[in-house]
Amino acid sequence: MSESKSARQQQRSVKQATMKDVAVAAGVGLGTVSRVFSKQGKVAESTRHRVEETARELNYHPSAIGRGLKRQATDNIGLIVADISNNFYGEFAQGVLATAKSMGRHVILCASGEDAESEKEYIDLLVEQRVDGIIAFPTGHNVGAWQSALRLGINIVFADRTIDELNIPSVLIDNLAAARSLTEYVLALGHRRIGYLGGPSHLTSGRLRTEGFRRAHADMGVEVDEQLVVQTRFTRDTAYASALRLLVVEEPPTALIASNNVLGEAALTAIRDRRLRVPEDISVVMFDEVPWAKLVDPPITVLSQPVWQMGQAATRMILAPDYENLHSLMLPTELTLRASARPWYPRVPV
Amino acid sequence: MSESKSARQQQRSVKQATMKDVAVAAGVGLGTVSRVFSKQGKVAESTRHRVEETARELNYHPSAIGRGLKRQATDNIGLIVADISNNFYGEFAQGVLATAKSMGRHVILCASGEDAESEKEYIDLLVEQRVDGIIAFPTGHNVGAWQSALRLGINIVFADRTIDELNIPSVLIDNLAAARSLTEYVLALGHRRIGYLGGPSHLTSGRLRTEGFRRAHADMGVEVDEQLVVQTRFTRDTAYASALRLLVVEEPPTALIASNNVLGEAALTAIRDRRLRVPEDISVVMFDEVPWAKLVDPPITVLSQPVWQMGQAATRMILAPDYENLHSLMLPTELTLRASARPWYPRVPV
DNA sequence: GTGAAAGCGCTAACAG
DNA sequence: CTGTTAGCGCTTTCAC
Repeated sequence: MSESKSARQQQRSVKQATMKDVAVAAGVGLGTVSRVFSKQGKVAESTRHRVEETARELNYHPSAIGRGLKRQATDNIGLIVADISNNFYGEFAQGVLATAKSMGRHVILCASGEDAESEKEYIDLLVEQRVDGIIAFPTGHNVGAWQSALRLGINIVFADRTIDELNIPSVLIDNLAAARSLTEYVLALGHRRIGYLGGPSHLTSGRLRTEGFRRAHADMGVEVDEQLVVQTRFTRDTAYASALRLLVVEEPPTALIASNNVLGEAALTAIRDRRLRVPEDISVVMFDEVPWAKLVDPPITVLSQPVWQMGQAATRMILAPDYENLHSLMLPTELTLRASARPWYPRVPV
Repeated sequence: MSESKSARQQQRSVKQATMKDVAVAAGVGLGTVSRVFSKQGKVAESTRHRVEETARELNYHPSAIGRGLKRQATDNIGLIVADISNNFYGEFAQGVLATAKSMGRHVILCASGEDAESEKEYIDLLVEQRVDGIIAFPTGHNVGAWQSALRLGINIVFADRTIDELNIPSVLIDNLAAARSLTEYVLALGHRRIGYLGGPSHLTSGRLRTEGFRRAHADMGVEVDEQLVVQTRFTRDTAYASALRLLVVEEPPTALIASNNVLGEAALTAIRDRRLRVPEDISVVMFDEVPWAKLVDPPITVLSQPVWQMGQAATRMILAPDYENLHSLMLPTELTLRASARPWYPRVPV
């Protein structure tokens, strides 16, 4: 114990061994040590052994900074999510981390909180860090910053949403179709007053999902009551307030569609606080499979996205040798039916 | 659109502007440009303006690699969690990210999956990256690697658990006391056969919580049935299997304590699959406040940890100027009573 | 198969 | 206040 304690307390005084130190100690040239550690070029087996042994004795670890400066590449990629405590981004990040690791890359994580200002700072930061690429859930702003990063030779891939003006390869789902089919399902159950909790319209995903909701109605010749369509930010408070507002209109909806898991959570909370029962009083469906969707009572019908795979795909795209020619990728979604939505029949006046 | 497309496709050919380029273009010395961007030393307002203007024109962004090499500091910290898709680590990471950002630091995220091998690789990787510090949820192995990192002058802080031999400052809760009070609560309700789903014993948190469970029993003179105590890894499958095993012993428990949220989720799933009702058939309490705890029916009584604050504290410790003299920090927990546990009275034989 | 040398982009003295 | 200079640790020719 006291031994390791001193290790901690001495640390400031310790000078790290450098490649040159190893070279001197092993009695070889600097280039040789480099060849051993970068695994490039031929080195005699005996020399290699001696170098590795010496390195171990000196507790030498090659410096990625030195290497990065020379190679002009860091093997780091940036990941900008909105909120890493949200399971959706967490799953995605797991996909990124696993893939990055298998390709020998590290991930610098940034949480923008959907804030444009914050996003801008993070972009600049990642540019300064000279990351090889950036995977982002863009806020929809900062077009200039993205372009500038691109010009600097940083590969960029967007996920979940994209920015139309930018022609940046993106990993998406078919948001319009997904929202449409989810809505169709609810309409098919007989519901005619469906509340819609949508995301902000500066996100392509928000816009397209709302559009899908409308299209499904139009296809079936059902009028959308604008009172029942709200677009809200993804914070718990505003989402809850929006959900509540939806529940207290004069003629309340008989079903609710939440366009992501934060909104779904808010919806269920509001519903419970209003002492409504699901699905007896109101049917509920939402985007995003989350651990709690099948844990609550009744389990929630969800439109799930292959989130981990999206992270994997985004990472592969960022690191693809032919990044310049990449196209956006659209991954399939799945409607998982559970017990939270049920048929609705018009009540016949007695 | 086509304009930005070409930006993407031209990128390989683009040469990034360097500080020297800016100096030449602005007609000043290299040192002056450096002073402008590192915000050190005096620069005439007019000169500064000219430099900044020139930099903008050249789309110049200072290189953190060059700076890092010279300064021998990267302003990066490493964060090793088990699984970032787990809300517990997600909240913690949010705390780290927010704090790191406010202190001008970046975070390299690693997910060990509780695997010692993987953890070792990540430690080495972060060492090579020359991070200023590492925050980790240690697996309990790799003692040598941690010591080596420490000797290299990297600040290390552990969270949630620690490694006793290492004397590394840690951000913890009082695991023993927390588990004891949670158990006491259940015992006080009258339960005498309490199932315990614990974490692996190579984690100090796992060991201490199990110990707290036992102490509470000892304090009240209640015998612990070893059949009801399982220690399991934190994967969904093994956790589920362990939970199920607990439910099918000859004389099943009347209450269940899950020592973290993964285990709690597994427990609830197993309980539901066995068609048991909470709390009528079995009471359930668990560690960790998670979004779904108050969403399920009935809402779950939890022992919550100040997770975000733990992330914040860990980050501050890593960056503390007096890191060498830091002690471990123990943060308070809270027992949030909800409806998932209820009194149990022995059934009188008829 | 190996050593020597140049230089990646930056900061930090040191002169002026 | 500003220009010049010497490396930080590494990779990569180029000779030998």
